[in-house]
Amino acid sequence: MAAYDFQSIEKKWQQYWADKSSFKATVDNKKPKFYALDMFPYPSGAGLHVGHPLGYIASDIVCRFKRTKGYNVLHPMGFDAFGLPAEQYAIQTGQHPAITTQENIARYKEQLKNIGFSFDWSKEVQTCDPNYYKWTQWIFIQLFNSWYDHEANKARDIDELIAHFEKNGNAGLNAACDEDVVGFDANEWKSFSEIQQHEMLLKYRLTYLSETTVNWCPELGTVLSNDEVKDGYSERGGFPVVRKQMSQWSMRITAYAERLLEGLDSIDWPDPLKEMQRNWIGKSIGAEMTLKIDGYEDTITVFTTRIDTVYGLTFMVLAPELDIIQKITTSEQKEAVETYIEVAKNKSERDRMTHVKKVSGVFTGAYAIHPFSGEKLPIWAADYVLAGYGTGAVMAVPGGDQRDYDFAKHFDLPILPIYEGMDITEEANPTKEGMIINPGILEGLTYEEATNKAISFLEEKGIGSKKINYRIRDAIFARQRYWGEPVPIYFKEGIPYPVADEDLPIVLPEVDKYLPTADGDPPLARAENFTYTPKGSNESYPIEQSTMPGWAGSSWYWYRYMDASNENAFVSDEARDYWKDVDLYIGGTEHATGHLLYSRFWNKFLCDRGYANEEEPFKKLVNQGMIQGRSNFVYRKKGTNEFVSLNLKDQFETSPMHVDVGLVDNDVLDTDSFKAWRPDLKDAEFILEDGKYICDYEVEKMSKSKYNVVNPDDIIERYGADTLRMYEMFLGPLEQFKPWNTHGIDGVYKFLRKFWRLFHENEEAFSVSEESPNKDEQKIIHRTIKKVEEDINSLSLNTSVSTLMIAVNELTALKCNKREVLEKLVITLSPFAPHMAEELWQLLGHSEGVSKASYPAYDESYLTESTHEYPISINGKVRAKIAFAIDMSNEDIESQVLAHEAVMKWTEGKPPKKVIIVPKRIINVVL
RNA sequence: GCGGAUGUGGCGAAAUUGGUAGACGCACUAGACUUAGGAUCUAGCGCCGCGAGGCAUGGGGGUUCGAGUCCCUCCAUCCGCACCA
Repeated sequence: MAAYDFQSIEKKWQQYWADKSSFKATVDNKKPKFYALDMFPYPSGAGLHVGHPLGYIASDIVCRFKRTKGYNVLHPMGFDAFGLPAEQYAIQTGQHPAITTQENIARYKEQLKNIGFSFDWSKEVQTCDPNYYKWTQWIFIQLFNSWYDHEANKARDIDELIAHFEKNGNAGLNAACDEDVVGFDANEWKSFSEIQQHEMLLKYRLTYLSETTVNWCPELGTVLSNDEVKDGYSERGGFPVVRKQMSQWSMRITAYAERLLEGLDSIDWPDPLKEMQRNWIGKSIGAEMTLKIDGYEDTITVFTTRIDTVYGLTFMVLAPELDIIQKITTSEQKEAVETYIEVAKNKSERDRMTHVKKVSGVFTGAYAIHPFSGEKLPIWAADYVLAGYGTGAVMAVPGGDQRDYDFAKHFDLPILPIYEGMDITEEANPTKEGMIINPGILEGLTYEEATNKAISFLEEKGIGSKKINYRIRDAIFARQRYWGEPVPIYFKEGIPYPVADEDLPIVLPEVDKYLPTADGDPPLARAENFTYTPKGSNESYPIEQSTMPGWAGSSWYWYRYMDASNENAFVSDEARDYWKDVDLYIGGTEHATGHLLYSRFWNKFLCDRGYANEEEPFKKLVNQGMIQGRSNFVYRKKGTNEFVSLNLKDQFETSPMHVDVGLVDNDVLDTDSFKAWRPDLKDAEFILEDGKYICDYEVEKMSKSKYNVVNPDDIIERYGADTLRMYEMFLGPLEQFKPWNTHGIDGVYKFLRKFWRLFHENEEAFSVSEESPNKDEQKIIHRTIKKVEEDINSLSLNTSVSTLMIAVNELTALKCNKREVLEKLVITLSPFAPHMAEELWQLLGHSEGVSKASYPAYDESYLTESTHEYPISINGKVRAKIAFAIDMSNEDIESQVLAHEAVMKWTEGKPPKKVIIVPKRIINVVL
């Protein structure tokens, strides 16, 4: 075997792993399980760039390590294959999205395979595969057939709800349901027609149809979820988004708000991510209070977190969308109110946000009665109050709340102080300090006393109570799109019914075009005979025409990997009981309030209904940072074809231009390649410095248009997959964002060749010595084994690469080629550079792959020092180093005596005033 | 505005969690070896200073024998949420 020929080595072992199915994971109750999951990619047309595999490399290292530690490892990969880009490409070209998707998947797989991952490809899933989405549809139906019982704090079968209705109506029920549900008894239930009963049940189902205000994006022709809208524009494409009323499928995720919040305490996730989910769920504890409207039967209910400030309440504000406004507006105010509401309604979300600072509102002419003081409170409508949060109405306390304060100032409404000594001349004061000064039942009380007393008052009067409010809203679960899972629902007399299990999947039908119809129906309306005939019926019924949103397929996929080809269940009980949950999940932070929240929701649901074992699906989660591009620039002299080197650019008038990073090495431009790059540059001239053209650089997102994309295939071709893997880890901490810089890869490449040379004499012949290692060599290898193990466990993979480098440097310096040392070293290397490790392992004479080897144990006795050289500082300053034969980490008397003797020797017998020995290393001597 | 994070050489970064700051790598400098390589090896490489020595972990202050690490404060950058009552 000659020099390190990574190309043939890597091909050979990738083939070997595939032939032997080395990483096929099967249930084995004798072994502990380890399930490592990567966020599966959406296969875009651009292919992978070097940033994509970062997290996969990290999880692969952990998996390969865990195998050597005796774990049965499940490490699967698949594709989140439904999505907008394929559909938009289809709209433009007429090409079926399934075809482009398959092409892209093939390319991704090829690229992934080149990196040498230990994926079990036999468990691959694709969310667009009917055998997969059959189960996405099945789960949808389970949700449809369930309701949430707050009493039992779990989801239950809808039949149990029907049984309850038949016995008691909806009395004595604490269930999650629509707000407009009214009470009925058993007789009333029985008197309902079938349609009425179904309509009522729909208000309780965990997936339900409702009239909702949605984020409608006219450009994309679809509805977007809140997290797909950024500042009033679609996250994808940046098109304007408007509010629109529509009948939509929704998921009752709000039923799980509290459990989603509580669950965060039990999982090992990064704090920022947990915080994001907490904010998204947005729990606030306060009180609900109902106020009478002067002269009307109707009432207004408000939610407040500061019931203690109720005596500072001087007016009421309603969201313009509330229907009650029309009813209570006086005739004098009618015109003003209607104008205001009209304007507010037509304001897009976007406009509403841009004008945040601008105070606007209108008086309705009506008054509410203050429940504590009996005073009359003017009722206003204003768009600073959101219809979607709380009750859409607020009690305005301008003394304590800045928004109310601004509003009161603008419209000249009274502002009252609440606590003693409160300064409200310039702005509101949200203090909770001091005693309440307003006359009434709360006078003289502190914040806590007042809060409790006010709530008891509300409860006594039956006009309010303590209340917990959540910001999270039910998730809209439908898109007016083609390329997604069909919703397994058909309509009979306008009532939705689930498709029978045995008729799943409802396969995505063919259509002539992937656009909405002329009258605005979703693309599926174009399909011919898209109907469903229930068993035993002669009639066909129309199937729901919207498709599921992008997050549907990814909300349960980790279960499918456990048992990917099961045709009878989404996962077998056996596989699920064994693999249970994900031990390590690696992925980006961008899914914080989308995929990661929905997955937890579905998992809790599946758990409630007995289809999952664990309450939380992802025990430990790590966010890998993105690898950014490092773009290069040249400076063109304005109006010419002359380019000025970086440090001379200020002498001319220039404009920067992106240049392909492939034409640049260490910021030096290859001017010949540059001229050949594009036809318009063939006559380019250069103003050089020191005979070179130096480019500027900037760190940006990797993208084609910035010419900064680095393809892993190119790196593998030049340096090999092992080098790529190690370099990506060496780049810095996994969680951090960092720019890709191909230049530094040499260091890792050199390391691997050095590693190879340890096993080869004269760079050529394989040769290891059978001699036993000496103490220094033992020390090196045991220290390395320990450090690498610790680093992998804590995912400090950048330092473990350094550790291996140091070991190789030291062993090279010692010219150590002893088998006992090198065998252990190969195993510690194998998670990082598996191909080379396999090759060397084979050369060492092993017939089984290195993944079957077990990770070496380290021997502490080689690591504890018997002789140390420790600094001694005298009068606070380090004077010299002194060696003595003790371990200063022990605090025993003997050590101290020895240390003292050493000090005496060093201070030439002068007895020091004070000798300080701390339980570590440094001794401070005060003379 | 609220919440979270991060600040260490020319660059990516280490620092056994309070104990010799800058390991390891890149870049750079000088040299060696050569069948001239995208090869290998040796030495140097935070700043000031000829030197002894002094100064250095965003700035300032504090606790401690000792602080990159703990506390207070200010500054900068990034991310998330944003009229949430």
